[in-house]
Amino acid sequence: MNNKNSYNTKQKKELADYLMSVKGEHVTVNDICEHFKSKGISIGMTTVYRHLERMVDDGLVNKYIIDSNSPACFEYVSEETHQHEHSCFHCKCDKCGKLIHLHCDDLESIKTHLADEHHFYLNPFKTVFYGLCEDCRTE
Amino acid sequence: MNNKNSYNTKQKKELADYLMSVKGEHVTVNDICEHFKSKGISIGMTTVYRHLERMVDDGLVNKYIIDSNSPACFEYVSEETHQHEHSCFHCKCDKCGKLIHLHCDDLESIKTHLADEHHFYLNPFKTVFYGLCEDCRTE
DNA sequence: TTGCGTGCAAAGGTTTTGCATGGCA
DNA sequence: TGCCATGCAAAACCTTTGCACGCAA
Repeated sequence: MNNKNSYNTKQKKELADYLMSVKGEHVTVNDICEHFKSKGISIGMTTVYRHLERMVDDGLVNKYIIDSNSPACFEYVSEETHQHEHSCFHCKCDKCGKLIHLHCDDLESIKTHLADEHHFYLNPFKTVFYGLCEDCRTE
Repeated sequence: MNNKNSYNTKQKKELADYLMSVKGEHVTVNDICEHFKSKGISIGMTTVYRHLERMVDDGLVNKYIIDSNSPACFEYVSEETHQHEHSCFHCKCDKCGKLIHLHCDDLESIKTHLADEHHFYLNPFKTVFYGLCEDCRTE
């Protein structure tokens, strides 16, 4: 998985800088390419995919799969995040499609509960809570 | 989401029968089409997608996303599952595909927590926890 | 010089859409 | 009769691959 060979290229640095600058946000490959295009920096889509794949393997970036037919979301994982081992949970509204990102200690305890009581080891990157958001529910 | 208009067509019945006959298994759209082809029954892929979408909306079928670049899996949700007073939670193993059904009061409190603290109203029938089961994890 | 990095174009695969036809009620 | 269902072909979409060239070390 982990690739030891690594050159320091302009593209690699630009991508890392950008991901760090939007720490806490989720971005798609398209978001990333649009950003660079608007800044006049030229980085090919293929390169973005390849760097992201490596960064995910190395644990520097989280990859979230919200829906099988939406693009994957990526998020830079800061050192602190690594230390706290907090991951982001997602709630998706069935009706309006809104996606809500949660960083929550109580939810974090689900992971522990599932592991301790049910011997299931939750992967928050692929898990999405489906239901209704406040707006759609009160309708 | 829920579509009131619904005709009883041959395709609809065949698909429902097939999904019920493989209860407990997860199948892809391709699996379904292959099955019908081998039985000499003609049902278009488009029709399968459209029926599945409706059944997922209606809570009759669960849709699973194992990986962003693999086809989605579908599984019939039995009546009994729906009839339980306590919501049934589903855990799906990323590796072996095993589906675990949980009835758990502690998990029930997630619903309350999400509603009270995050104003999100969880639908446990559509929500699937992804991760690793005991067997695959200890490997 | 060596070998990875880059990026265009093309391929691959899944899912959706347009549209004319068929079938239920 | 009125509307929904069907299914083919084509489009849309995301992601990966092939390949020639560029660039870091």
